[in-house]
Amino acid sequence: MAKEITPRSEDYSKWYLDIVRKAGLADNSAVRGCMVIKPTGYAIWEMMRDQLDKMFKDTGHVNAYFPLFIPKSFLSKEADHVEGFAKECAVVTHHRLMSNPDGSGVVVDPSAKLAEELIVRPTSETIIWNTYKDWVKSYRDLPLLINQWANVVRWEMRTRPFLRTSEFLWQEGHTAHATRTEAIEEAQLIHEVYARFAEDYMAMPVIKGAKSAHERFAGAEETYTIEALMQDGKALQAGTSHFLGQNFAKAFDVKYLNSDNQEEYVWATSWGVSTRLVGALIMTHSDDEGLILPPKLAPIQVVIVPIPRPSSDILAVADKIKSDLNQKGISVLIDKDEKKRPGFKFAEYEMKGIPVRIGIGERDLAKNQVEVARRDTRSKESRPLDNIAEHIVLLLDQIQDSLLEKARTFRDENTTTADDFKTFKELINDKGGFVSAHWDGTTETELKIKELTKASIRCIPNDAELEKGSDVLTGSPSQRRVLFAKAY
RNA sequence: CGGGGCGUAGCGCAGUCCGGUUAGCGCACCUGUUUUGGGAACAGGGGGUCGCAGGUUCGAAUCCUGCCGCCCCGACCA
Repeated sequence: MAKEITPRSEDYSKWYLDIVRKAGLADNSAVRGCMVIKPTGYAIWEMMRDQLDKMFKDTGHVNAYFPLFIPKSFLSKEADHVEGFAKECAVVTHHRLMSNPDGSGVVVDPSAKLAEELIVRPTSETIIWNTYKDWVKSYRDLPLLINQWANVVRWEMRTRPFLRTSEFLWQEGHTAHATRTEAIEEAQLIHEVYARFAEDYMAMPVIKGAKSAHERFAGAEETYTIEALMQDGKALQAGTSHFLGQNFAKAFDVKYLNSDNQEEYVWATSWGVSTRLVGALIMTHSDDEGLILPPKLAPIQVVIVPIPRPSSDILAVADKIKSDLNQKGISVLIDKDEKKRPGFKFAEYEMKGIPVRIGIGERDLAKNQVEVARRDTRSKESRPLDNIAEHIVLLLDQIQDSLLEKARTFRDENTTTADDFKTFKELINDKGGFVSAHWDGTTETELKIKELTKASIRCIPNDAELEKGSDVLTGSPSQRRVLFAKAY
């Protein structure tokens, strides 16, 4: 077949790239490390964006937009932050081109050198906190609950479509609060929003937890993360929410007067999810036949395929079904292409992950029925034409639930426990997945384990029970188990 | 940035070792005919600075040098 996908069992990375390309989600671009997000891929991101945007607004946040460029000096104001990002920044040094004196195209005009270089934002804490300095004077100005949808650039060594690209799309929330408690609650609230989005919309179960000091965001006092498990047994950090303490307030001198007329530094959070979620979505559900999308994030939820080809009878029925479904908020595509045969279309829509396919042929119509096929299970059945729209609505819900359930079962089956280092290493290397083990809490041990097994601490789960134990490597006392895994 | 592999049509590849007419094949694309309930068949057709730049040669996809890009594995990272 023309569009054969490399099976997961043969080469997982190649499988992933095949899905991205053959489902028409993204292409490589002329720019190293940057992808072109194609309409189908972008539509998925739009669905995610719209839903998240609604959730942010429902929790009191508003959108704003800050510049793409950050003066170089801003980056150096928060020590940990610059340490974390400096190595991977794109830098603008000039503002003009000129014709090459030798006549071959254009060159940078050396006389157009910027007095201060501009950094293409890798994240916007610094430019935003520099702005908040002017916006916050009084406790009455707080909290500031602002989000921006933007692109950022991180000059990564190795890139993969959606999972890691030099430029990516994301949202970044940056909030300012009067108290430490309020800021921590904000970071936790968003942490919950992310987890709810992952599970309810992406049908992707996640572990909620806190990052170890070593894995924390550069400049944060606490990083809350949602961690998902991909089908190859590697973990993927899907969304982080940071409690930044007063680090940025102090670096950018953002103070407010409290009700007692005392000057205080404000407390901060920042949080983000990116187009990486599209990659997570692919790797959570898809199979060797192509993309599988959860109905709630499928730009097209139902495709109707006339069999063997469109006729006026069939199209009349298809149009009716479409309009019934549209009224119920379901998006529907009727494939009216007369040239391609049904078998081709079936394979094509399976590749593209459309959750439900309705086949309508003369034989079906004679029996007053249609053929309904599920993408996730690849099962199909004949259904009476009466009340078909109601049935599809239920079916889509069922598919959404079943995808989550399947992913959860996989995650649970690939979450194990280790109490000695030999077992730990075997689990990490042979089985993969999350391994729950005791950790003595030191970065030194964390790094040693990573060096020996390539597994990192994905998170200290929120629901980790206090349990006396000893570190899986060093044997030092430990209070609770943490989750280890190899990660993307 | 280190190790490995690879750059020939939109995609996948052969040809490169051993230089020699007009650079091939499959898929995709266009036209037509016959087809059409799980990726149709036939016929005709379009599409290439052989990654880029130098060099060797009567002659370079093929040999030499340099560069660039992509993929995989590491280190770094959302």
